[in-house]
Amino acid sequence: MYRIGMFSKLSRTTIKTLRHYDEVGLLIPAYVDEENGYRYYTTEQLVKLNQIVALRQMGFSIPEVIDIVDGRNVSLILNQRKAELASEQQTVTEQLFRLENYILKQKEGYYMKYQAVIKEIPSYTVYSAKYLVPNYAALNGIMPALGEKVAKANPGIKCVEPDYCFNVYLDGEYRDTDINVEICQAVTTRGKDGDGIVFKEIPAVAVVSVLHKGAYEKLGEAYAYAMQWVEQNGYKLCDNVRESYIDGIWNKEDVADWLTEIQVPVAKK
Amino acid sequence: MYRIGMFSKLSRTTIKTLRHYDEVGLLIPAYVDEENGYRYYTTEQLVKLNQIVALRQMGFSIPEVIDIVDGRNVSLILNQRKAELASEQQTVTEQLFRLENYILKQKEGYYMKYQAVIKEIPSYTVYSAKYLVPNYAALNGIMPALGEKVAKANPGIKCVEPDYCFNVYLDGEYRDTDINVEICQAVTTRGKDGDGIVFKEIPAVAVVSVLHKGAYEKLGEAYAYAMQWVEQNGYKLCDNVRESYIDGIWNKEDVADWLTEIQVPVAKK
DNA sequence: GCTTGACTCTCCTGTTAGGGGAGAATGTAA
DNA sequence: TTACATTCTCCCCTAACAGGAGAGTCAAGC
Repeated sequence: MYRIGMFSKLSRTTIKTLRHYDEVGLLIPAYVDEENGYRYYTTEQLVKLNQIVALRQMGFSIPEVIDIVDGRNVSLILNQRKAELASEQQTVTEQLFRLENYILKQKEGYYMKYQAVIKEIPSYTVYSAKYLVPNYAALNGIMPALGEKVAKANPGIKCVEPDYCFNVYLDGEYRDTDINVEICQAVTTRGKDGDGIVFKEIPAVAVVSVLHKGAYEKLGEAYAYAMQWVEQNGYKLCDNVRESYIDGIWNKEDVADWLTEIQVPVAKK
Repeated sequence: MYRIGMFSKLSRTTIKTLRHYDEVGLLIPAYVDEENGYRYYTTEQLVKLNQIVALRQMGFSIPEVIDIVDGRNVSLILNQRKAELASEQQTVTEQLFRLENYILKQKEGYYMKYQAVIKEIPSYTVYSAKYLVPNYAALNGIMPALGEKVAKANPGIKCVEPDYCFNVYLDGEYRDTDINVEICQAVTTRGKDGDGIVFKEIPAVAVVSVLHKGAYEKLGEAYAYAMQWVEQNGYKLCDNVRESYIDGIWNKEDVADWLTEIQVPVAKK
């Protein structure tokens, strides 16, 4: 029978840890002196502690270790941990990817105007309409007009709070004239289809989000950054890119204050 | 200016998180109403928050993010994190290795008699003596005799607490007769060399430790397990294996209670 | 003006696996 | 007997929030 200090040295485990294991019921001392509360351990417990330490070194939590040494759900817990480890491995690899990318951009003296973030966009009900517009400037007029038209056909219809409105460009290549665009506006309830307006559910999706500040002419840079990021970080495009308008002519006078979000729906490659 | 709920939705960040970032000074609201304490955020802050989220997604801590967005020690912090990630990656890979090994052993129905653990053994002062003994049984008599001899030549010499005494087998192969063995005993101070006894410092080392319970005849199984483990987990032997005696004939009558620790000094392959 | 429901505030506790330290009691060696 | 080592319990601390209590605030409808 060893007292805690000796047992601690034999097992190379701290006294704090041993007391903690006692408290949570993972390794209860073979004998506790009732008068002074001193804990006494046996060499049998050294063997058990060795098993415990082995399991802790594999990253099992204390409740899991308790279950394993008691023989409950052993293979379930083992396989669970295996899956966990695989996903941890993936997470770390991903972080490393992104960090290396970031460092690279830094070193190149690239002024870090853009920041890519991964977000989950939930599913929404939207109304959408497709247009062929002669140029980007013409878009400005279309959106309010569309809103009015829908409001007239569906009295009481409401946009979600906060507003979520985005454009999707349908052409197969970049164009600055004769642009095929679909305008989507998220609303709280479905309305009646008609006059080129269609209500639909858009499914939830993961997107890489890049915020762009300022005039729309330089949106291309944000796109370039976003798509490069997607590629370099091992994702792939899985749907049309969305342009979502946060601040614009309707609430900010100065063009420099306009804020647009590029959302690139992605999946793991 | 958005109130916290709206800003939370726009940025897909929880209110709790925003309040926390306010508290720790990472993202302080553009304006706080003095009467009611309401926080108000601007779209500028949406851009900043995007950068913050990007950095958090790379695994930086909040103090690190604060430094980075303020432009302090940027490349230092980035490289530090890169090194951290590399080591995390290694840790996870190692855990996965060990776990898979464990699962394999389990599936084979191998009764899990042994458990391997990695430990750091600190540096010790030891006296050591080399012998050629005819068989393992003869060892039993040698150790007490050696202890007495040293005590006579060095009055007042003391063993460390807890005792650390181990044998190293010097033959190049397994033998059960005419065994070359070195006996080492850790002591608190150096003494005088002589009569085949040498005092020396043994350096700190990482070992894979396996506990063996019972008679010495079956120690081979423990060795087998330990060496197999070393191999399968990507380590390599870097010094002679040590046999350390915890319980034995001197304090336990029943052979079944004897406890021996196999310590395999290892390095990463 | 009043009520209702949505929104926000601060403050407290809980999460993991122990670490650090205070203050008191106990054990052991000289 | 004195001095020092060891052990005990109890309390607070970690990182980055989450959950919830209880109270105050806001806008809309009646």
